[in-house]
Amino acid sequence: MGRKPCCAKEGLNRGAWTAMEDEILVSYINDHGEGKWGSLPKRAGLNRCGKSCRLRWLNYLRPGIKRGNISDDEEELIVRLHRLLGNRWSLIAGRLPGRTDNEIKNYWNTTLSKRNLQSHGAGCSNHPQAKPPPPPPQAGGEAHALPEGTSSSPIRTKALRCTTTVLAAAEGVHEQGRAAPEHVAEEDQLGDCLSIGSIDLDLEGIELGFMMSPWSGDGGGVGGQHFGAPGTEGMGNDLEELLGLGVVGEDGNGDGHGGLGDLELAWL
DNA sequence: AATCCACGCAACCGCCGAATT
DNA sequence: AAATTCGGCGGTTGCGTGGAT
Repeated sequence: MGRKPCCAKEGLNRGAWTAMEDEILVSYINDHGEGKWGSLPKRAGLNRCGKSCRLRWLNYLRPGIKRGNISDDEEELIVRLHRLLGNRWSLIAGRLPGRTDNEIKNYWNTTLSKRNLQSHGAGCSNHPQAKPPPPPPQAGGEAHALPEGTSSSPIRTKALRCTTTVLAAAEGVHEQGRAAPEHVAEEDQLGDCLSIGSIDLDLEGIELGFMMSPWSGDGGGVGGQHFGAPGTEGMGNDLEELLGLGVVGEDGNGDGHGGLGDLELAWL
């Protein structure tokens, strides 16, 4: 099981991609589909390492990628999910259609982590779990960002990537997702959470508690899939399913994505 | 106007687990 | 069952850009 040599190969192009390379990659993938990254460069005629091609595709060229302008809703969700999951960027990205793990990671590292450092007390802090300072880069691999002395731990799951091609509908969702700003202002006060139900999960030995609440009352019915209203069968789903709610396949979906906005997770 | 500095983003690196042989 | 390969993830680095001095 030695490390694979991967791309530390001489003679391969590195650094920024050219428009020509992008074009070659896109057209190759359009014709042959994703996958086989190791041999893709050769087959496509790219002088790049496979991983580099994959990264370029996933983070930049893939259809449906949204870039920049992270909305308030998205930001809010990132913060919440990060609190919940730690640095599971791919998992977080799975809940943000059109966003990539890399983008979210960058956004966190540049914007939110700083903001969180400053904002003790601002807005989100009356919760014990509020804002661990950005995860001290792990000691021990993936031990994630745990506010010490807490009883909670980021959930470890496998990432459910929403590789979805993003649907136009999602855009609207982001705009409308939060119909009531006031709600957001209060949302961290968990007591005020518009809870429509709560569940306890025991996932991989970790006991979790959630409260779920509709993100917005009406707001155009964001997303549409409110999993598990109390008493519905969705309630028993495990966390992956829960977080992957609405995760749909490549083609999927329409609006299957539960979307931002249709639920809110908060630590009990 | 020129230089310096801080920031944001794209890309790379290394590790890990899953799949395959 | 063990070895090898592949794909994916998270952390880190380096470059380009914009703002401040």
